[in-house]
Amino acid sequence: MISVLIVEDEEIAAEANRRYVLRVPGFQVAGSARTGADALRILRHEHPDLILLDLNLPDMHGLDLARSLRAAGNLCDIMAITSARDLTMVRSAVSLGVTQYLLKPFTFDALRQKLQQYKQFRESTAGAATGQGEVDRALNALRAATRSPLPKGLTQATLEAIAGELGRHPEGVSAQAVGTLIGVSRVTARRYLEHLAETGLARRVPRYGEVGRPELVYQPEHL
Amino acid sequence: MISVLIVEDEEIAAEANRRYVLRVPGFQVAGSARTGADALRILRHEHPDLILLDLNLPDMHGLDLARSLRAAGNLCDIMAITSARDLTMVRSAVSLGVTQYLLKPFTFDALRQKLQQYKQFRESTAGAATGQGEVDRALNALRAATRSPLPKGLTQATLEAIAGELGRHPEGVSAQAVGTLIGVSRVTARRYLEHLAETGLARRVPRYGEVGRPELVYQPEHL
DNA sequence: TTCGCTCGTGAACGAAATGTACGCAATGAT
DNA sequence: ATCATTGCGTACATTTCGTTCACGAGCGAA
Repeated sequence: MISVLIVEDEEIAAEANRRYVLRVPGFQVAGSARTGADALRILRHEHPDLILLDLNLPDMHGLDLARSLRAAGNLCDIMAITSARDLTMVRSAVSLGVTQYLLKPFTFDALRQKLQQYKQFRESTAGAATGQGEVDRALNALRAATRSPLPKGLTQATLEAIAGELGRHPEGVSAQAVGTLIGVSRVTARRYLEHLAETGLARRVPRYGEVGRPELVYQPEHL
Repeated sequence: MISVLIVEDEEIAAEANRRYVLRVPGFQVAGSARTGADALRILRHEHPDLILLDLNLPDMHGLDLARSLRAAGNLCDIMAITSARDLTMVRSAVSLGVTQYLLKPFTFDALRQKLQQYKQFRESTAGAATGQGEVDRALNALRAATRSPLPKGLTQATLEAIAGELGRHPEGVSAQAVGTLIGVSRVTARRYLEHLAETGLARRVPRYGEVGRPELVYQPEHL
């Protein structure tokens, strides 16, 4: 479980954030602070994995809180929440190690996506890297998957069919098998399965056969 | 022009980095430091946009230098350079606002790509955002997908499986044993183990038996 | 209707990743 | 030296992947 500290001055927003976080599987709420001083006090004895930090606090700016933490050697991850549209603020935040940046007002889906990206980032930084590629992939986990429109060449109906079939095979299925089951070609099935893998909803795992090139099976990723 | 401070203890590497940076359009070199203390002294009167920071410094760790900077309110951007394959180090670096992470040894193309990504990030954080989409786009510039050029005939997934199994046997394993444990043939295991040996992540050591040709065991190489 | 355009699909074709098989290399024993 | 033994290294057969390109459906304009 990833424990989250919520720092938000408005009572109603704080409660909403708390409920939101609890709705995402794998996350729990470690505590809640109303001011920067409050947060610092809590962090003296609590050690959450992530801080959901509203930058607009009554006693100090959120980034000042972040700097205090870094100066004290606290490397806790931070997700910034603000209504400020200033992009130079984003740069300052990145410098202080803010991993995610969310603009108010946001929907539950937006927060969930950011939390899931963060979770994937944590999981991908578990072991050791064999090369630059793995480092890049770990950092890319934090990348925002612009989920807005479907990529060219893909249909919502086909996507739902493929995703539905994928969900029926927790142990994994090959593109060939999905295609046959749905009634489309392997090529088409592969296109949609690749899309699902891109957006983190499927995992690609090679399955080694008796002989020949291994088969690539897709496993549904329940986040 | 984006000015870059180079922090690297080895004279030859520092000079190479300097030449590399100068070859990328839009970048200039603000100075060069051999130690962490040296860098801190330079940064008292110089204000570069970016620090090319070797994490392995003689007097302190590169990330300690980063923390000192953040504690002092210096939000200068940092690109980390290291030969350590430890992915938890990547997480610490991200927490301290390291925007790019480059593994040694790297080619000019690799550094150029990272510098250009950084430049694009700066340019995309110039004005104000109209929505979450623009914030995501700006952050994505830093983490743009990079193809990891694995040699032909090798797969990322299999490589990770083999490398993972290798790490579980500090005393060394034969290709035959790794293959059996992973579920691939000895030949395939050998291909990947040889690749790991080529890239310096494994060592090849013969193990002499009672009789017959000695067995070749691979030991994980921790840098 | 007919033309022209776009978009989703699938057949076909190299290319890629793996296993099998076999010759040969490296060691100990005689 | 020569032989027995064991495992390495490589050619090639095998299977699947990934990409390219043509086809047909749908839609808007003339």
